[in-house]
Amino acid sequence: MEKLVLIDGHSILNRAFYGVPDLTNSAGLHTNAVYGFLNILFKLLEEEKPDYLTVAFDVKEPTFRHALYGEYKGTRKPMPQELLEQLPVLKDVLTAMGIKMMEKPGYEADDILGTLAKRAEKENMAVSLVSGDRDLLQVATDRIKIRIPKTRGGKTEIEDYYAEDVKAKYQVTPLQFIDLKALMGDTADNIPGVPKVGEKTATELMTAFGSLDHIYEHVNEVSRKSVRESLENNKELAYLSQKLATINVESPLDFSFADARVHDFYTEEAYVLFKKLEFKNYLSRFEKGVSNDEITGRFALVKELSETEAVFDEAFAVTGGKGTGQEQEIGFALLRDQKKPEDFAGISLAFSDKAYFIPCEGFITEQYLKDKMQWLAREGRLCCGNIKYTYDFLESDETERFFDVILAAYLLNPLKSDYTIADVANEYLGWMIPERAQRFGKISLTRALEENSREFTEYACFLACVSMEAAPVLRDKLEKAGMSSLMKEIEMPLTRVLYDMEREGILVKPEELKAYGEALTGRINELEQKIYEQAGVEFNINSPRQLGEILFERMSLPGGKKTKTGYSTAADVLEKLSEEYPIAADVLEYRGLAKLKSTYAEGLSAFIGEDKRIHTTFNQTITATGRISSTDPNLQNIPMRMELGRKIRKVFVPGEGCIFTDADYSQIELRILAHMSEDEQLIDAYRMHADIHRITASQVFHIPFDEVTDLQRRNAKAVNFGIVYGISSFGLSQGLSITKKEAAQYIEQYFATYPGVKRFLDETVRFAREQGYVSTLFGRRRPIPELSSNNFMQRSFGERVAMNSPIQGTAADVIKIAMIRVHRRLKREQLKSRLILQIHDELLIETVKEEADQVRRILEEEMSRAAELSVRLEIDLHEGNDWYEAK
DNA sequence: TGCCCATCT
DNA sequence: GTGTTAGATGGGCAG
Repeated sequence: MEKLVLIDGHSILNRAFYGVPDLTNSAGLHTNAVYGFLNILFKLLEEEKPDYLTVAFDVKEPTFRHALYGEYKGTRKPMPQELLEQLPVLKDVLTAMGIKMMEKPGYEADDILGTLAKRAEKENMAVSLVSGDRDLLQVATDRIKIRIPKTRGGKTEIEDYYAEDVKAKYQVTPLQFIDLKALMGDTADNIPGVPKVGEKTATELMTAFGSLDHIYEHVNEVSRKSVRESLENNKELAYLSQKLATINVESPLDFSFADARVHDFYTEEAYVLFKKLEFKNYLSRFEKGVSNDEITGRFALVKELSETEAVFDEAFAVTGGKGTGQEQEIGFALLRDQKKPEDFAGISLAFSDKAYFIPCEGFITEQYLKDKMQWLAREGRLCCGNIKYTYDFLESDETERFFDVILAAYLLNPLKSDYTIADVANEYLGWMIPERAQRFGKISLTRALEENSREFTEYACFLACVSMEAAPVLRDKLEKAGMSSLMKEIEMPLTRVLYDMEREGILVKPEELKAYGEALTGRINELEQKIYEQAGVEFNINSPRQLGEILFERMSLPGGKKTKTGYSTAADVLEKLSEEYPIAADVLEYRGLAKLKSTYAEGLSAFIGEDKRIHTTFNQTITATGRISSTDPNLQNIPMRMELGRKIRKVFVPGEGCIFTDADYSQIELRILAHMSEDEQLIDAYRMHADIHRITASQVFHIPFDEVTDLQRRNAKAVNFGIVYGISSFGLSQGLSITKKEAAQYIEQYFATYPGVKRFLDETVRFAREQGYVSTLFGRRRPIPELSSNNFMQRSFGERVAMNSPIQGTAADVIKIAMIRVHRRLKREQLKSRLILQIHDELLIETVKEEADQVRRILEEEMSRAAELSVRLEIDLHEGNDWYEAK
């Protein structure tokens, strides 16, 4: 059966614009939406292999819908300038590729798409209609599939709807979907007064009555009074809305399928245009002869033990034999679910232009595969994605011969929200390969293998093959960006440290955590009653919206609006009201306690393992600046500031015969600022070896050191922090409750005192504007696309980011180095004490009591020597029998 | 899902 | 004159 793919041009461009981070070519042209559009287009071509392809666009002229309703503004939202300018670019690209486009005055893209879909169906074709808009669901049949892509952080997933899927999800047929939309009024939401029943009510009405006509015929039977009245009052509008929502599937179009036939889109003309747009990742598509078929032709499924042995022997031969200088790098992948390790299907290996998938079954047991991999890992060069999750398999504690392609991709672009092998294949090799979920859906790996071993083999081999092929490309790019040693010396060794930390975990006392939670409940209930009393009504205190209405409308407290969705009930607002209105203070206390109970008492309990320990996950590829993050649970935000919250730390305890040793860097970011800016005053201040905030106060406010008041010190401290974050005078004034003018003066005086700091910050922003990125002392880069934005807010944000990232990022580099060194020392000196947590500038060690002196010395030495700066890196050390004591 | 609010460095 | 302090995670609500 022939297949037609139809694309809703505007809506997909729109989706792509919001889904892909800002991109600009050297000519200053925004290109992210076009880039994202092409990403979706290529994916569709690969997946669908259509015979015909057409992209439809809206036109500016009024449509028949405007004739129905004068005020009709179209179903599209207005586009921002950055998007608008990309529309002609997209059309140029499609023209260059020879892709059929359709538009017709008087009709919207939806009408064109609907009409073509129906025509194709009559010609016995299968149709895929791709749009970001759910309006098109009304044309779904068992042969017309509506595809709705979702692009997030460069990754695309597509929801598919045949008629039955529409029914399954919305409980209405595609045609009833029109009436559903009419009831909800969102097709014509610029018409005032359309009956706005919610989706739930609309669905109920539709399932009960079947159509808009039936609803009105039996409107008396609608039980809820408010709904009935709304329907009665807005009958005409509902019908108008229905007409507007109906897609004209019989639009008079001059269209011939022959013009839309799929051909080779990789034309010379398109190549030139792609170069101009700087779509480097797409250029490889124009190199003829590299198709997935050629790659997959070299993939093999290996099931026999003898074959398996041969594959491993050959692998060992090409990668082992230390010192020849000819060792090949072997790509590998564990076909194992990261969250459910029992879902293990086998491993894949790629070397010498070939790739093999070895399923785990029969004689080939998990242990067998482990042994073989460990044999390879002892001498061989291995590369893969997310290597941290393979260390239980490899059991090798050296990382020099290993290479993690996902980690490399993160260093090359730390702004993406997630990284997959498919992304790496796409971005660095120009290969389009489907993600796991696209191939197999949400079933387990072992089940996917059972169901389709051929497809699974291809998937598995691709993982290994992409790693093998991409590793040299990534290495080369890292080298060119000056990040080779960052990768080799810091990030790769750290993977092993993090693995050990996760595996060790931290011991908690479950009963005490439970008791802590229960102790909160009493006070929470008490506050709840008190708040209800004062409000004179019971409501959901956890709902900012309800709370806002109660406080500012019902009780008419002063302080009015702030957020988009209603009144702000944020802590700073409530604090101002606390003095005069006790309810505000009570809400604040309630909120704090509710947080402790839900996130910490209950949240943490859920993560306590059978070993009574919590094993967090440290993520190395999340933050834009190079920090690591902690999830499931987050152990980097355990309360500290407030005494009650801080007590939670008492439930975190060292194991039998151990104590905690906690070491944190003293003002590491300010010290890094001193070093990077080379400001002599600031460097001298640190050489004075005294309270830095007090010195700052003394120098900035021209007061003798001994006469600095606490308030002055506090102000100086706020300025110090502010400088690191790129604060404005407004921000500082808010933080210190002073006027904007005074705050501006502080900042001015600060820069006068430390002119080197000002010079450094200005220079960093200038560099970032020119180069598009900033770097840390160790070469880590952060791109800052916001700096070229036309939007003032975005640009200002970019400037603050430019000032902060080198500092925060360097601090992240330094503690990573310290972690690697501490970890290595503990191992080298054969200590049983273990590094278990990192909290940005702090390391926590579970210390065997007898080793306490040694551990203190190791922390002190390795942390302070982690970087050679022009100021000392000082460490604060604490010991204790729980985390509370050790801070 | 996006928003608001809490927590940390 | 814009809106106004960097980087995170998680719970709970509302549409």
